[in-house]
Amino acid sequence: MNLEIASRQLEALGNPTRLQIYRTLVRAGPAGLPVGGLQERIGIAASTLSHHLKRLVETGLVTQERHATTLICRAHYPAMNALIGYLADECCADAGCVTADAAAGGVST
Amino acid sequence: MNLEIASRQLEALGNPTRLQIYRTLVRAGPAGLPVGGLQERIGIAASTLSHHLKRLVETGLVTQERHATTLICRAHYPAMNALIGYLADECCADAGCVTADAAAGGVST
DNA sequence: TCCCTATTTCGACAATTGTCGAAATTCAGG
DNA sequence: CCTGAATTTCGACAATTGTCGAAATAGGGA
Repeated sequence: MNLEIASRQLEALGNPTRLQIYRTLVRAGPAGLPVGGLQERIGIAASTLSHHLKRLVETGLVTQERHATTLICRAHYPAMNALIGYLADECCADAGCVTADAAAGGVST
Repeated sequence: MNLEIASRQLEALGNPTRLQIYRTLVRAGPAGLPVGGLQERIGIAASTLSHHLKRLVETGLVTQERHATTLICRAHYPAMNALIGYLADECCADAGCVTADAAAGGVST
């Protein structure tokens, strides 16, 4: 993970529509969602969705799997974990930011 | 933390120049860096730096403190922690993404 | 083979972004 | 009050983005 990749992934998530897409995929769980289902839930033009989805796939944050004509999309957790790791590293490498009351896992102790 | 705030912060970090600015501030530690020092290290026009810095301050990722004519900039860790918490939450809320070999703390076990 | 459904590609468009240099502003010191 | 240094604001510019509808493509089933 380097600055260029990280910034590209952050940029991908930094658009409200794309973050919503990603969020929806996470909520959908391991089963994932077809592009059409995603479109129903989010309510944007299919072409727009396809455009955003391509960005998320290119950055590795989302994976796709064909089932006949249907494309199943899934959040790709390892990529997110690597990104979070990079951010945590950038944030905590030199400084002791133990003020983390926001982290889910409770890293302190 | 909601989707709108998160996406704005992610977008702020999603530009290579701004991520580099943030990274430099983190590396500078709690003492922070004046805008001029930042400019020397990064090598962009002062106006461009000011523009990016404003974005980072607006989103709460960076704080500034005046010392006479000098503006000291610092990475604001709580904001980053909240953002990481949001991402981790979005990623892990419903799914068991224990594949985290990238997280700094080692959440598994 | 022909059709139907799911998805992508193709223009097109307004809006935003990233960058710069020049000018304006702010603030302390003499 | 004037000077000098630090930073921001002001245009300006090309480049990218986000969005849409229409047309093209892909892939299976009758």
